[in-house]
Amino acid sequence: MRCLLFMRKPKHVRKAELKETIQNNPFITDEALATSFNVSIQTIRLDRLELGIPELRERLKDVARQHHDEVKALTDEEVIGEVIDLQLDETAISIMEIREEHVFTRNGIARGHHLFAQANSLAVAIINDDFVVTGRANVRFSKPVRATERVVAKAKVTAQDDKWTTVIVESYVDQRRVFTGEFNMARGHQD
Amino acid sequence: MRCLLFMRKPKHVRKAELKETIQNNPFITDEALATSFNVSIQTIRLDRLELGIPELRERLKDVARQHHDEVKALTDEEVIGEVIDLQLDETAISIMEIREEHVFTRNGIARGHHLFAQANSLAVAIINDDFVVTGRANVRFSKPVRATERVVAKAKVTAQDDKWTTVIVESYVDQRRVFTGEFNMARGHQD
DNA sequence: CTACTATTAGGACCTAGTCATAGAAATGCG
DNA sequence: CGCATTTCTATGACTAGGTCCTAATAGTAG
Repeated sequence: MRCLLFMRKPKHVRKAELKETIQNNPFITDEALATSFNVSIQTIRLDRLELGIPELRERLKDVARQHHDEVKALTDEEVIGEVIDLQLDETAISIMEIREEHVFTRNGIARGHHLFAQANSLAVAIINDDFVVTGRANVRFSKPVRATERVVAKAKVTAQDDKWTTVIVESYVDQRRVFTGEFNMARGHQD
Repeated sequence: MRCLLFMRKPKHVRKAELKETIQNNPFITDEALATSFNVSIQTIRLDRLELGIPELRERLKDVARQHHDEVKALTDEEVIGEVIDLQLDETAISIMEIREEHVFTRNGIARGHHLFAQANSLAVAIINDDFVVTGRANVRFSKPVRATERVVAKAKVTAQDDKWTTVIVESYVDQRRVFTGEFNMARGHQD
């Protein structure tokens, strides 16, 4: 019978925990893992080998690379969502996929400002002018949206004078309307 | 007189370029830098020393750490901005600093949805209920906000019945109002 | 010529690993 | 119980991408 007091976890348990530990702390060295799991460094290395987990430096490189790409993606992103159709000063359509980070952890429903962001940036994009800012917006969230759903936003210019453009944006998930917004956009310079 | 053809750049020029090169490509090794600047590895190391630039691995660690923190901040962030005062179902105040990534690169003005996000999430936070989603919102962006400015959002509950709560949010930069919004928030379950 | 800066070279050491080999300990099973 | 098999540990040789320190050389200015 095995010693109950100092009994080690069986291999597959350790490996599962190892994987998790490294996942939410990629900065940990084999040495630290060895002491924390109370096995030798070599054991940790064998485990990593079997699990296909790269060494600390490679992990850091990966995280850093990700960061680099993401930062670029975020700052380049003048429009939230992917624009799939655009007729300047007429109509525009964009698609945004709702992911885990967009929803409230408590109820799994997308935070309103993400739908707003998609609609607002589409309203900016549709306008054929270098200087555009949102002046007013009147929005309605008619149905909750959940993770993994794809939101299709359709924008239409409904009115225009020398300083203001009115854009109506309606967003759908599977033909069901989830969001409606009227945006009054200011064009040309200064406030 | 110095050789005009294979003349090297003077030290201070190389150092300036080195700094820039490393900044927008932290993944480069001293060796690669040495060949690209056509000097020895040791020279690069001396330069880094003088410029206080850490070695490749430390740079990667820094970038990875940043990333890690940011991701945590984003996913933990149930409220956009920092809540500095909160009386449930009464008033709340949050502060958000506008950074480069919040503004349009073309005109340096903050994208509307960031101000909306701050106000909207404050409207959610102020309500003393587990289930809250935004139903309607009527917002106005009265003055453009620019990078480095700190936006103070003040929320106030103005009406409440068994299903709906109305929250008025007004945001200021240095006492100047930049945003006003009326949010109709739905409480309790289901749509 | 000398003083000085800039550059290069070399060696010892470091970390956090790699890979391969060998031996020890624990466990399963007839 | 003994023996096989799995699992773990130990050891040594090697790597990248550095650190730190010392020393030599090249070029330039006074």
